[in-house]
Amino acid sequence: MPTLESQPQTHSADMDENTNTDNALCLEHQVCFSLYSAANAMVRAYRPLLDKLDLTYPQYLVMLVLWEEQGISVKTLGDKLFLDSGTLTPLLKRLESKGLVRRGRSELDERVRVLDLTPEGVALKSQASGIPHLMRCKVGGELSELKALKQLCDKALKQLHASID
Amino acid sequence: MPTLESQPQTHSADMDENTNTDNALCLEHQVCFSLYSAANAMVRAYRPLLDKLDLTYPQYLVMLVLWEEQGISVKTLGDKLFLDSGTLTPLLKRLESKGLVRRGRSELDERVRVLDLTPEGVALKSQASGIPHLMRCKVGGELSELKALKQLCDKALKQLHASID
DNA sequence: CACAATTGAATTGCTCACAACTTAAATCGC
DNA sequence: GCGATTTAAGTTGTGAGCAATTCAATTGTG
Repeated sequence: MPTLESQPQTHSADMDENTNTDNALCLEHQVCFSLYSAANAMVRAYRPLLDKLDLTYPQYLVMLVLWEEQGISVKTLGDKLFLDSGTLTPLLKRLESKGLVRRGRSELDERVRVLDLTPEGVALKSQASGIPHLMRCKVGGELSELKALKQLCDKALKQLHASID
Repeated sequence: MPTLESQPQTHSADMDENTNTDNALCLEHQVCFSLYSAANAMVRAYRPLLDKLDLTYPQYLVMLVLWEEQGISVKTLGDKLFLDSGTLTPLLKRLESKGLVRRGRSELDERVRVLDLTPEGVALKSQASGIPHLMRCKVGGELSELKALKQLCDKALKQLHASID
């Protein structure tokens, strides 16, 4: 598998430039575009369900993490969700202003925010319990297909993280 | 060390509730989250390549469509990209201000914008010709896997569009 | 023909994503 | 110990996405 530094040769080797370039471009474009469109559609499909909880999809992701484990830092949360403080800080402030999250400070390290749920934040979990099933219905498809989709997305994500340049 | 990124079945959100609901929730959540994270990572991976063309990924998508077919309306473009005028109008204005796109008016229907490329917009295509190969290297994986990923994304997208409620 | 309904774009307002930068606190090297 | 470096979080600015709304042009219906 050629890596980035060895790319121009293979490409110019097979002439009839238009056809090959266009085919490669086309397939590639369609994979990324399909991913992009499906992700947008997924977030859109969550909206009517999450509106009832007054949450956005990224906010819902944060709540999922905090329903599992409280007392984590913004950094840890960001590592789990692949989001940075520039995204999370304002999002967490919104969750705080809704009364769902507390943004404390670590006593061992004054830089660190310690994230906890309020009783209201904890209580919201039961209201969210029906969402996965509703989304499962919306997405449809066989379980095996969803597993395959997840696995392929995870593999692509891992590969994209590995090729940071 | 539980993380959201790479958990198969063993890691359920919480074991204190109904097992079926949690498993369903967990799997479902992870599919959507994987999709969301992979799409974000994909856009991020495009950035250094597209920076050279002074394009964002959504702008690149618009250019791909216009490199194929000019003279289309905002509506037609939106149907192809699954984006609405609220997203496309400001984006197209940015492409226009960069001198890549012309936003004319249809003479048959004064409501309709007719989108065309400037010579600079057309010329940019050759500069973009290497991008698909570079992205192909970044994403990695077998061709069959990418085809499967695309097919599963397309199926999910179609299903999500079908279940508009 | 008139006028109600529909349609294509644009606008407004809100919330991500993220690069680039800043600030303050902790840690490292010597 | 102490300056240099690293790290955690926050800030700023730009560009999506999209719901809701507006407006004008077109179409449909009587």
